[in-house]
Amino acid sequence: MAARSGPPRLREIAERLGVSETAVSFAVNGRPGISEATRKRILESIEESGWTPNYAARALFEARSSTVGFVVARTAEAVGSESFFLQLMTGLQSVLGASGYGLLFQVAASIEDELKVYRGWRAQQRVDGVVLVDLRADDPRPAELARLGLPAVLAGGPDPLGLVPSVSIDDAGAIDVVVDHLRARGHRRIGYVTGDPGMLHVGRRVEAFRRRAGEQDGVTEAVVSTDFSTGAAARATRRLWQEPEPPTAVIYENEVIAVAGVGELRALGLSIPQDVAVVCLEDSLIGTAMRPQLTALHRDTGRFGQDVARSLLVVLDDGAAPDSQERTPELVVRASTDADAGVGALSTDL
Amino acid sequence: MAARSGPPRLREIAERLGVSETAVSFAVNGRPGISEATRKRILESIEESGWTPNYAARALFEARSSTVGFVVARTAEAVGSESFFLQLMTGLQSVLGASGYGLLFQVAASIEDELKVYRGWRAQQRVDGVVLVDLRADDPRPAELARLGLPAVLAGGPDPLGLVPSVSIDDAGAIDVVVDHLRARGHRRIGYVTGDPGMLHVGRRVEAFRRRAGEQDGVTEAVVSTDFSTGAAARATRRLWQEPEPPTAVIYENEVIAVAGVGELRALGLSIPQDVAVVCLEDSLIGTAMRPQLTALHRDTGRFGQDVARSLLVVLDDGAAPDSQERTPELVVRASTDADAGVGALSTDL
DNA sequence: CTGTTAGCGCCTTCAT
DNA sequence: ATGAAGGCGCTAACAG
Repeated sequence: MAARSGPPRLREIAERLGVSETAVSFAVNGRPGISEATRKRILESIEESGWTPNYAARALFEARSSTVGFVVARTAEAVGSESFFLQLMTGLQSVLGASGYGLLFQVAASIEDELKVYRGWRAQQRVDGVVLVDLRADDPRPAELARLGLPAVLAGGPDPLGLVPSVSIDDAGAIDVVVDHLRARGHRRIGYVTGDPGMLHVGRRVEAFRRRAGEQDGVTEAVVSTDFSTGAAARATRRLWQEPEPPTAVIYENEVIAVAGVGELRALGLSIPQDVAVVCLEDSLIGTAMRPQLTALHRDTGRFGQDVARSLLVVLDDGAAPDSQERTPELVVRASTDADAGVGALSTDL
Repeated sequence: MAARSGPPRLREIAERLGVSETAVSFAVNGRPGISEATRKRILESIEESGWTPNYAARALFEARSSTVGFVVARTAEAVGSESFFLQLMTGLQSVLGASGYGLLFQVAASIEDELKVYRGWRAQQRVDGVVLVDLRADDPRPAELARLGLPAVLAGGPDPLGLVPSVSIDDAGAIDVVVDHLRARGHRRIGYVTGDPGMLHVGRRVEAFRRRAGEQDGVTEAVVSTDFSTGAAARATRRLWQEPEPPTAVIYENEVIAVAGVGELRALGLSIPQDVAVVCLEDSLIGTAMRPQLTALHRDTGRFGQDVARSLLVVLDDGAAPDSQERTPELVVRASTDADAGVGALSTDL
């Protein structure tokens, strides 16, 4: 075992160059107090040795961790949108990384555990802020984060209590686009197989769906909730067809339950889109790979993550940030609502 | 602005209790040198105030970050198995977290960038070790990690050069199970639509496939590679049917290209499993939600992550760890290879 | 059994 | 323009 392995210390490069540690520190942090000549000499040496300030030492001195935390409460329903999470994290990290922040990932078994994680991070000063997702009705997290003084941004807002700044999706506008599209295709009876209604964004969508359908002359709606599981999605689909007047179009909350629903529709002997049209509220590779391809709401989740990260950086700098809103997701019309659409789409990957 | 917000300091709780900082430190770290009475008094006070050692200070003193890094080189092909990554990370974190480690997530645009991330982490001492995935032919990462002295474990090995300990999947054994299953079902011409052949695990599987098919009397094989994109998967599928004797069974590397391939098979007017059987080498919710459900190799990716994490903890403690191997993935027979299978499977979520 | 002291690696006043 | 000194919060040698 070597006595001390690892990267060099600032003191070592100072000694090697015969200057003081202060000089090196000044050179690194670009502040006045040393001659241009020595500054250059120092920077060259640092460049060559690949030295970088020790993370812990710097964090200790600056009293900040340059790290953002992200907790996923890994309950059953979260399984539904797995690709969403990874894309979100990718977007987050790309912006955070460019500003020198790392992204600390943590899983929690429940909201209660998630709160414990926040308390622990706060007590240790392990993160400077966190990104919050999947807000539910009466969610305790915003209040706890506010109490802890832990900066946060809600990805997918707004927070009903306004305790946490948010970057939100225009759920209502997106639903309007979907309903209008189906209405224009002649559909009057529309079913909606939702995800967990306890999640606020699901609730907002359901509300918007009911409102828009009500506004549209002669459109009737039927909403069936699921817990995001494929079994529940299949059962919900069957239930819609137990009504005296089944729908002619069905909306599914995400791609996983859409695939399950489509399987069930086929088992019921229905063809898509001739007998029933299908819209998915989440676009995905799977939706474009299957046949028929799914008409879907498309949003750029990576970009969403970037915007959330930018918002969090503002909070970290200024202590607060305005709520913001993403562009309304676009409806990508494919064969599941329009037999003529998406013919050449095979060659286009998502 | 408060002069100093944030959690209390050790010194403060020491003062409040009228004991020395050392006493508090001893109590916290459970070492001898203080009376049971004061120890108890201190621990109670700490419990009540929610104090936890400052992360940066502890990391500085201990000269370790209690953090593990995970880089995903976000190239196009990585898209294929998104659910794999999140499940892997979940497994990793559950074990690492229990040992007080955090998981730092980073995206990189290329292998070169990934190397830069490792160098940066090493120079800053920001992570104690890393988890490596998706090893390719002539991959520079194991050698660089060894050079940096950055502890690592390869998830999905082995490393051909043996520079990095690994937890590996029994790719050959898994392929044997698949080929044997198809052979037993009477298939003599088997096609295999692979992922990126530059990835070592893909190469191992292809090799095993060719070997096993060769061993089986009268079985002919056809391998077509893709870059994991859905367009390439569809084209590869079509190509198999341009041969004079198309296969009667097709194996797909993962669920995304399987879905694309199934769509293409349908477009070719083939029914599954009557005209062609389909096996997917990656089990997923999608494969069980679609119709017919996909016969697939099932492995517990979360558990895989846990095993990788345990292996890394051993490396971190002992400086090295033996290579290990996961249980051979199980073949879950469903309707895509057996019309009678998986009938009641609708009620079972993955 | 307690308290004093020094140091982890870095940054930044303050003298020189 | 440079060097010495002190502190960020914690821990572990030391004396007492």
